Amino acid sequence: MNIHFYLYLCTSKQDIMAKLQKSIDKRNALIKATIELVNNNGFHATAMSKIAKIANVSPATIYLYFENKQDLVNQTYLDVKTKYTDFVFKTYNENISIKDGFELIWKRIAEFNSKESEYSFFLNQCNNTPMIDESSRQEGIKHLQPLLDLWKRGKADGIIKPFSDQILYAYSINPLSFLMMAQKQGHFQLNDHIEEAFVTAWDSIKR
Amino acid sequence: MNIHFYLYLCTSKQDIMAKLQKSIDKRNALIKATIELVNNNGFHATAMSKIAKIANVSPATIYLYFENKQDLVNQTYLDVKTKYTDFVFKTYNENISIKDGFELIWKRIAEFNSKESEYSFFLNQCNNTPMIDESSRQEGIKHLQPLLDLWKRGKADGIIKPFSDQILYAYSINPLSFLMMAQKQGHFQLNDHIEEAFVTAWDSIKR
DNA sequence: AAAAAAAGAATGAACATTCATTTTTATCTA
DNA sequence: TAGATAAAAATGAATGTTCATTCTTTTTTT
Repeated sequence: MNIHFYLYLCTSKQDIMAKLQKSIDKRNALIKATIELVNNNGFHATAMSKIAKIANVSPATIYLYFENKQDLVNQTYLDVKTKYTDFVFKTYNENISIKDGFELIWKRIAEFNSKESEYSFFLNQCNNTPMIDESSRQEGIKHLQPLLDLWKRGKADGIIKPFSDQILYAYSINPLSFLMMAQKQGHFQLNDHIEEAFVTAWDSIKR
Repeated sequence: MNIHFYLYLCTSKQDIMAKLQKSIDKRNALIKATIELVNNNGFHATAMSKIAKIANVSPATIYLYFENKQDLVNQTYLDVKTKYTDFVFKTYNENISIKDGFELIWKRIAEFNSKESEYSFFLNQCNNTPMIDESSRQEGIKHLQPLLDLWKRGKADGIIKPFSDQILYAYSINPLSFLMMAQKQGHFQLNDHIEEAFVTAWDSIKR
């Protein structure tokens, strides 16, 4: 019997909430452990037993929350991707000039890469390997819809180059992933060059 | 007794050459198989026995050529990286304007990505995961020295932005990796947009 | 007291690597 | 040059380990 059906059957509202929180905590601990281990060792060298140990849980318990290892990694990916998108667009609204809107979103992405580099690194790995099921990886950059809309507006106004979203993304957003990796390996400090990086991004896509 | 010492002891020059070729062929077959399997399944799901099967060799034979699995992958990485660098700078010489030199190199890289996408994809995976030993991955983008020299000249002449090589690379070269991945997943056709991609690259780094 | 959740130990498959043997190649002798 | 011999290369099967997953028992919750 799964956790949520079980919760439904409980009587006290407080109990339900406490229980739910506990199971959420456990799931989060598992996802956190997965990110940490996959980042450091890669998917292949990440054993379920190690994930369990770091999450302070028995290996068997993982299977109460996830179907199998693949499911655990897929769900971790989707979780992290959601965190990313939520963070990036939290401060955005459409009533703003093209350039300012782009700057706002770009800087949020940079901030996410910098502050949540564990998450960024994990996403990056997922996007560049066959670690994740194709179905979970979904359709490329669609999750950045507000940014794509902004670009559409920018193209219509003659402010942004009339090129495909793939190109605009490749040149203005994706470089942040590379810079983050370079930072992780100690070749670079993104924070010392944010403005330079932004100018370069804007120069690449502006008309 | 290793292959090369053995070869040294042989008498006929023809024999030596034939023998050497044969062992080179086998090594190449193993490396080719490794690339194919790692690209499709990732390092973790690539069994030595499968590599052996695809290379038409016994699993045990792999260990005549490589110390172990990690060594096989490291050597594969170094091999492919050398192919990449050789291809990219084959047509380059320094007596050329900054912009033309950049265009020449950039288009060679694009061509390599397009024609040798198996290699590119493999390199990309290696650069974004802990699959390769840190020592084999070496020092970032140092292998592109002629390009770094060109940029140095360009900065001195006020033609290229006076930013770090990491930034210039992130914006003008790395996007090609993303576009190649997008192409692999069917979101994009690089060949249909080469000129757009080049213009964007140049706009990003030119002063 | 009953039911669910969690645990640790057990299971079986997969895998990297090694071992014992066979096959191929090269060298030597008549 | 043919045939015998020795050495290396290649092999398929064996080994021991690791790991995902499951099973049975214990603990916790209601």
